[in-house]
Amino acid sequence: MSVCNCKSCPLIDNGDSLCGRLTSKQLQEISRHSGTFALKRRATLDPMPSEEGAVIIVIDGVVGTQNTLTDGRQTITAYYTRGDIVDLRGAATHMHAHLIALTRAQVCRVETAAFQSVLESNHEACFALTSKLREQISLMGEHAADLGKKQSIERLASFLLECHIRSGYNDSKPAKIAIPMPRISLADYMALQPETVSRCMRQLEDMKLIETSAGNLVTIRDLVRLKELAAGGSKPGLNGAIER
Amino acid sequence: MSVCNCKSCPLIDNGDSLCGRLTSKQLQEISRHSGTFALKRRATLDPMPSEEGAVIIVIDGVVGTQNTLTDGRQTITAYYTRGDIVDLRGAATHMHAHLIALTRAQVCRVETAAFQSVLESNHEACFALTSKLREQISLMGEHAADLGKKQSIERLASFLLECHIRSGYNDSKPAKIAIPMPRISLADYMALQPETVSRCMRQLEDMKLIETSAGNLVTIRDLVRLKELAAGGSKPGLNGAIER
DNA sequence: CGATTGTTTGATCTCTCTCAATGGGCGTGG
DNA sequence: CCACGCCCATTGAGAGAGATCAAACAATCG
Repeated sequence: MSVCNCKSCPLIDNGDSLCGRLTSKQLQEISRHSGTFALKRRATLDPMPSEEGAVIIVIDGVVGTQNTLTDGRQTITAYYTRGDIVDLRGAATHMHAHLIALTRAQVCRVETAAFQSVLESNHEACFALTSKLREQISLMGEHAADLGKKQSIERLASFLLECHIRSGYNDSKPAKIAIPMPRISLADYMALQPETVSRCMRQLEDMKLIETSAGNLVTIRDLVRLKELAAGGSKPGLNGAIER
Repeated sequence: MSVCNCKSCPLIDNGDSLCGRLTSKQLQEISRHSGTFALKRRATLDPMPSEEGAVIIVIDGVVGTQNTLTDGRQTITAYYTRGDIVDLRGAATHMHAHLIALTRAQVCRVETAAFQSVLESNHEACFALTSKLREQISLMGEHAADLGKKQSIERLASFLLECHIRSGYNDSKPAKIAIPMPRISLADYMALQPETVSRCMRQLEDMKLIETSAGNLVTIRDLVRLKELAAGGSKPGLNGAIER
């Protein structure tokens, strides 16, 4: 961990983000009560400087919240990328999840009290936060729907669409997206086994919906059919699935 | 739908809640831009008076957000009870879920603009909201963990614990909780089939962890073992499960 | 009181997990 | 810079948990 120097943080350039809305004075205040962490993949971050939790802001890379069962089964319940805010104020108590880096990552941890005091004096920042939180709730709702009654291939289709949206794409043109985490974490996020992810990815390729290339890159070839599949439309079968 | 009269709303008595922190003048303002709805079970509520969504506050009963796949499979991604706030401002666009009453319910719908303007003039209310939102994120995280890699009986154990907490219990004494929704909705919430819910409920009874009684009431007989089970501890087997 | 909706039990099927083994890629350390 | 080792990805064969189907019963609502 090193002391934050917010003024040189890449996030403050974005006027839409929370950090981008802070005054120079507030940035100074935050700087004094925060620190950046460089995390290697699989490294965990203790979000509690004291007992009341903290606020984590992702500067670079991808981090996730992970739950582990007693026999080792693991689930990643959410993932966060550049600019995302993980508000863990007060979450210290009965939280079963912990933060883990899904790729090499860099995060900023802000103490609860300092964060709170900035919010109190800055309406804009407060609204930016609630907006972020609403966005997260919406994403988590979609994710719960994915984990719910969808089959593995539908789930994967949904995941690709989630990536598509979170990458900032909107149109229907072929888009190249980067899977933000390795297969094994993707499996934990989608509540599948890595083997199943691999098989379904291949199926999606065979169905001509996507095209994979090196470096975790995936090209979406048919966004419409991918959406149909994610919505439960055409069932798994590759060529002429048998409907009852 | 009928026009709101916030002054007579049962929610404003609770000083911790958002509504309870509003000034008399703000309550008047809200009253003019909100309405209450009485919903029968399974009735859906269109959260959009216009295009920019709205804020829904649950006055009584239980409502949930439901996603339906093209072939009829259904998932309930979250449920809300008295005092809970469903902030759907701006969610109108690409939201696949819709609101549905899981029991007979009464809700209040506040227009986006009015809600926003009150937040701008009332810090306390704004913080109450973010606190609620954080709580929801935390709950949804736990729920995602439940849907993830847990087996059906572990999932049900988790659900009972969620009810336990959301009912306001804290101690380890035998507690009687009310399942807030019918089995069929519970199945949709836990991503199981009603048949499976029924079978697992019986198993939990056979294991002496719970006791069911009429009217959706469940008594938790052994909170500790229930927690162990929910955390993946003792595997499904009733008497001496075989671990590898 | 009838009709619809919800709950429970039993038998069978299937999708996904599990287990096992191989190959590739990346980072680490010499 | 290269070689080693670890982690990750992929493929195949087999097993099991939960879904599905079917049917009877209970409860709720109008």
